Amino acid sequence: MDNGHAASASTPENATSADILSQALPSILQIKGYNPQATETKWQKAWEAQGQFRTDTADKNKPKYYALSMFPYPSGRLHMGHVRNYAITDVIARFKKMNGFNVLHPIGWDSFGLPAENAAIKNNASPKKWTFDNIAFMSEQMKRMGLSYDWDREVYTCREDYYQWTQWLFLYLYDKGLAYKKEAPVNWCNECNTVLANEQVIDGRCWRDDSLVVKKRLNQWFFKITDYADRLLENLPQLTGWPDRVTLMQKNWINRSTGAEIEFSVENKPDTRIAVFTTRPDTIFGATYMVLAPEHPLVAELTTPEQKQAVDAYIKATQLKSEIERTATDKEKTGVALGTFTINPYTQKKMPIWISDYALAEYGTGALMAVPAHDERDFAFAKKFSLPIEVVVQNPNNPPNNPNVVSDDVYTDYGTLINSGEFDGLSSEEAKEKITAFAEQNGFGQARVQYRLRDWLVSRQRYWGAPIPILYCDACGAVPVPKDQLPVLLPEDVDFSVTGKSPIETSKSFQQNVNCPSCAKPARRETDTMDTFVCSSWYYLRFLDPHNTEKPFDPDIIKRWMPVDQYVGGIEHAILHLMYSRFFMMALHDGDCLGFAKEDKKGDEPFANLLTQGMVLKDGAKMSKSKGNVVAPDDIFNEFGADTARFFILSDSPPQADFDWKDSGVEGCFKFLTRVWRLFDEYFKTAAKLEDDQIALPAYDQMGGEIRSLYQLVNKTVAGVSEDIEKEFQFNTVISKIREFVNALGKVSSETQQSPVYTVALINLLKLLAPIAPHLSEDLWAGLGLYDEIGSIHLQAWPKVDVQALTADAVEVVVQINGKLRDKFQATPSTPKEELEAKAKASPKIQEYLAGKEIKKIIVVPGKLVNIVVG
RNA sequence: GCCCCGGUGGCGGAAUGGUAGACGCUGUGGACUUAAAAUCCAUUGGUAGCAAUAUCGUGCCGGUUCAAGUCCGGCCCGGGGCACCA
Repeated sequence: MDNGHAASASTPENATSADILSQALPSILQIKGYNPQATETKWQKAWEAQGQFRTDTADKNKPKYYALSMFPYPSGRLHMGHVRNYAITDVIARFKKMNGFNVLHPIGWDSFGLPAENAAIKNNASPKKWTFDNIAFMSEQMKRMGLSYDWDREVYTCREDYYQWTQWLFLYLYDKGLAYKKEAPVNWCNECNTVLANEQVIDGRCWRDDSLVVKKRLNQWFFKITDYADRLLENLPQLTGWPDRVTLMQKNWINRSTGAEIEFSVENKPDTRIAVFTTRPDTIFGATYMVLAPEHPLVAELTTPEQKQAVDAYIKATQLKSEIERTATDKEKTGVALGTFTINPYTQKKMPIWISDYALAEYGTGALMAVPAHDERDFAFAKKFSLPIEVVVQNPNNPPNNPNVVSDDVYTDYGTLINSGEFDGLSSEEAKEKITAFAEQNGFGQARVQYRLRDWLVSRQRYWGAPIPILYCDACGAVPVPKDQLPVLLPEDVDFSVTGKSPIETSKSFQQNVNCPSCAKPARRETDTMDTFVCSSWYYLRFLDPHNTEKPFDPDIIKRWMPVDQYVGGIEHAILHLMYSRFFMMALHDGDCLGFAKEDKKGDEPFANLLTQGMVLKDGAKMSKSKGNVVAPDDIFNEFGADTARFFILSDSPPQADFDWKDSGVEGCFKFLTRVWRLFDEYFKTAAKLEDDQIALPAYDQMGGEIRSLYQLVNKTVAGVSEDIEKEFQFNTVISKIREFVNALGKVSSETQQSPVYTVALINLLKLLAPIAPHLSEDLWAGLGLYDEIGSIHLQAWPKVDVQALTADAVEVVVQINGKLRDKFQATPSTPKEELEAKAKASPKIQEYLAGKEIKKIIVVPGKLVNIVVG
């Protein structure tokens, strides 16, 4: 998926991975033995030939596990962020497979979007070719990484066998009243020459190119995500497998406010009403003026002839401002009075009507009642334009009847009402209810919930996207293309050299033989295409049934496989993609498209668990071409192999944290894998080939000495590694445990090496290593003779823990005096408290410390410590 | 401004309230080698000491506890999200 900020498109050079493979290997590899390049190619071919990772979604014999990386935008070549993302998901997928799950691990291409079109404009070539070339290159790179994808399920959002169903989805939403066209102030990017969704504007700038976004009033297509605002919010606490910060970001983005909508009448205009939204109806007696957004539809009507010139000038000035200038919070307030007045329905006082850009057209009703005594923005505005300020909530820190407006310290908290007629003395909470009820009883208002979330603007004035399946007929207006006439094909006879309009408008074929489906008269096609986020927000469903030509997917398969068990990707999609996907899932569920029963909550949420991986940094900074600190994955594959790259990128940091790339770290990992290789190479010299991985071990109580402690270490390592993967995917500690294990294996005596325990240790080591370094472990597995006997290591069962061997024979017990470490001694884990205490006291060192002191208390933690408290 | 998340050696990072610094990177010394690379061994938080050892040490201040990196309160710093949302 495109993360926007890394979207600068790069064209791949003409290298293929075959060329890369044939390059001479650097000297570090010329040491005898481990040769990752040959090993990796060999096994990749073998796995592919066997179809080892193809998933039969109909197989019910095993529990299902759906592992998913956010699919990539084919920008040119993989970067380290991709490598990290795919390595994490691949280890999870392989681990789950070895643990008996039927694992689905698919991949595809989020392949519509602007970089392809920009490249096309630059080279006057086809975006399709650019995209497909990139996909060819990047899928080769993925294959070189040894990722366990089910390639049969590969989807391309830019291919008609996919976007046909994106169009179907549009029509589905249209039928449900969830897709509509309206004229509204929208975000416009001059660089991209298109509108943007609210979520794609970051700090007033375009998410893609950082240029300033301007507001334009345009007729555009929207998806009614606001219909789902409450459900999107209410479900968040149930997403326990998501990072808190992501659910929190979504909560803040939706931002639900409760309050009231209240209608104000206008002086001398008995038929005109202005509705305002307020979260503070309790302060309504302090409302002293009203502000409309400059775009408010009543502005013209409410402007007096005397004020018209000033008002028009203000509106014009507002339109010229960029979004960022307009919404800067530290900006001084501006505005113009319309010359007319509204009546406060509670005080019956006249309130002047103003326009100001601090009122937002898209929020609430586009109009607000201003209470300067209890709102900082209103206060600043009132001060500047000398408008009246009325205190109606007593600040508990001020003495009674000592209004707080003397200072600039506006009281915005709740309190007790004053100067509010019959509502005096009520708390703000009570007053909110009663004042709203009063409006309701008298027919001029009601309680209302308002969200900050806006409807999703999905039309784009660009070529390389899924055409919106709508026709325009002079007689019938906007008419949906009948579903059986999908896909509406993206035309190829377009001219990319035109400027100022979408290239799609230059196509002749696109508008040929287009007739209205209802009246059969000639019609025109909609030339806008859909936001690529539409394509990418339902792909996880298509992966389950990618070749279906009748439907987007089969509900029975969806029901069996959804939700995604583990989703892995960047935090930058916390709001955009993840919220859109949740919305689609809910909307499809409501139309019974997903096979789940209506009330089944499982039909609501697409991703049960989410892991947001950190960035890959180098020298403390994000890798970027301009900084010159980019490390190319191919270079690492060439020099050290994919296993080293995978092992390293999972090592130093937990997956959620940023990862600092260090060249010396990669080398260290390569050396480690070489050491593993040598460990086995030594073993192969003397050992016979194995027939299976069930080695006859002596009984545990017969084991002694080094063999016994080795057996304990094997089990401790298996238990620790399994736990670290199951819980939080802490691959960094997994790797340190594997390293400790290998360090210990390298130190055992040659007698112990003859023991079947040592063989079991080697077998388990390979299994623990298999998800992380799949090629090397498979190759050594084959070296043991096991590949020929029982097949690929990746199809074997994850090692089991022998629980009796988890308890160590001896432990070190710490002796503390007043919590400070003073001595240590050896004991068994089961040594009783009294004995530990006696042993501690008997220590000469401890006796020294105790000399002449009174023992007040002794705390004994069996198997751990003795703490002697002295006076 | 509001809301989150962090702060541990030279660096990345480990530590169910119970031996702070696992594992690795870097550095230093050594073995092997004609030499280098590779490999192996030792060492690597600060201070004092030849040493055993002592002492300080997880952003700062305080608290709870036999015991605090970990829990509580207050601050400082860094990062992120939202931000004129009525």
